Amino acid sequence: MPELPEVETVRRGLSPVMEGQVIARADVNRPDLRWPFPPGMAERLTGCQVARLRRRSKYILADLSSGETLLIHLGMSGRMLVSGDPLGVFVHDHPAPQKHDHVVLHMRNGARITFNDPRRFGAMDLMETARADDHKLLRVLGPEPLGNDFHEDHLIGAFQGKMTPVKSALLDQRIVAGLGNIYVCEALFRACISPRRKAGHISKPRIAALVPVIRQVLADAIEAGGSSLRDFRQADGELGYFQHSFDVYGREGAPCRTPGCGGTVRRIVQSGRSSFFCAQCQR
DNA sequence: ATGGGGGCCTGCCGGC
DNA sequence: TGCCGGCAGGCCCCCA
Repeated sequence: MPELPEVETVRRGLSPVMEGQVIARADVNRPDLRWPFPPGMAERLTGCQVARLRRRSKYILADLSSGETLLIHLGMSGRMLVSGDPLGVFVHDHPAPQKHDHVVLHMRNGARITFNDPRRFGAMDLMETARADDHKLLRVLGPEPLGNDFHEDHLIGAFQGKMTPVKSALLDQRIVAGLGNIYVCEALFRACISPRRKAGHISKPRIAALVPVIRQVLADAIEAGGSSLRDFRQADGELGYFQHSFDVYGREGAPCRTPGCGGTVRRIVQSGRSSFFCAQCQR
C-alpha cells in the first residue's frame, strides 16, 4: 500500500483513537515480520499511553509514556484497521480475526488497532524516543519532501554527477524520503522529465522545477486520502481516491493526458520496477 | 563509491 | 478446473 501519502493518511486515521490513549493489551501473533520483533514487545507496549503519533517518511512513530517509541512500517501490503467505537464515530464493531492479523493493539478506550500484512514486508520495532533519529532505519533517510529541508539546492546537489536514471534517484530514500513507485512516476510526468534521463544530466532549472511538483503531487494525494490499489483502505475503512487522478501510473497504452500531446503512456522496467511515462512529452 | 540485481513473502489475474 | 508465469505501492544486502 504505502508511500508517504498513504502512510500519512493512516497516521491521521489512527491519531484520534490512539493519541492520549492507553494500550491495555497487545496481541503479538508471530515472532517477526520482515525482522524479528524486539524482545518483549507485547509487555513493553502494555500499559503505555500513546503521547503522540508522528510520521517520518513511510514510517509511523508512536511516542509512548514509557520513554520508548514504537516504529511501524507497512511494507508493501500492511494495513492498520481500526475497529470498535470509542468516539461514537466508527459504526462497525470488531470484525472476526483475519488471516495475516499479526499484531493487535487493544486500547483502553475500546478501540482495537489491527496490523494486517499478508506479504510481511512490514516491520515493527521499539527504541528509546530520545534516540529515535539514530535508529538504523531512520538515520539514513533524506529530507521530508514536504518539509523545509527539501529544496532546490538540496536536489541539485543530490543529483550532481549521478549516472543513475532520475527514476531511481527519486526512489532513493537517502535523497528524498517518502516517494515510491507511483508518486515518482506521477511527479516525473508533471515535470515533463523522462524517467530514463540520468539524474546528473538534468539542467538545474528543471531539477528546481521538480521540487514544487513533488510537493504538489504528495499534497494532492494526501488531500484525496491516498491511493487505493488492491483494496487498500484508510484506518477508518474508507477508500482513498487519488488513483483516479493518476496521469501515468497503471495507464499503459492509454492516451497521454497532456492537452494536445497525442502520445501514449508506455511502461518500461527500470531496476526491476515498472515506470509509466509518455515519451512524447517527457524528455 | 556507485549502480544493478536478487531476495524476501503472499495473493491475484490472465492465459493455456 | 488447475497450473504457471507475471505482477504488485518497499527496501536491505550483496556483488561487480
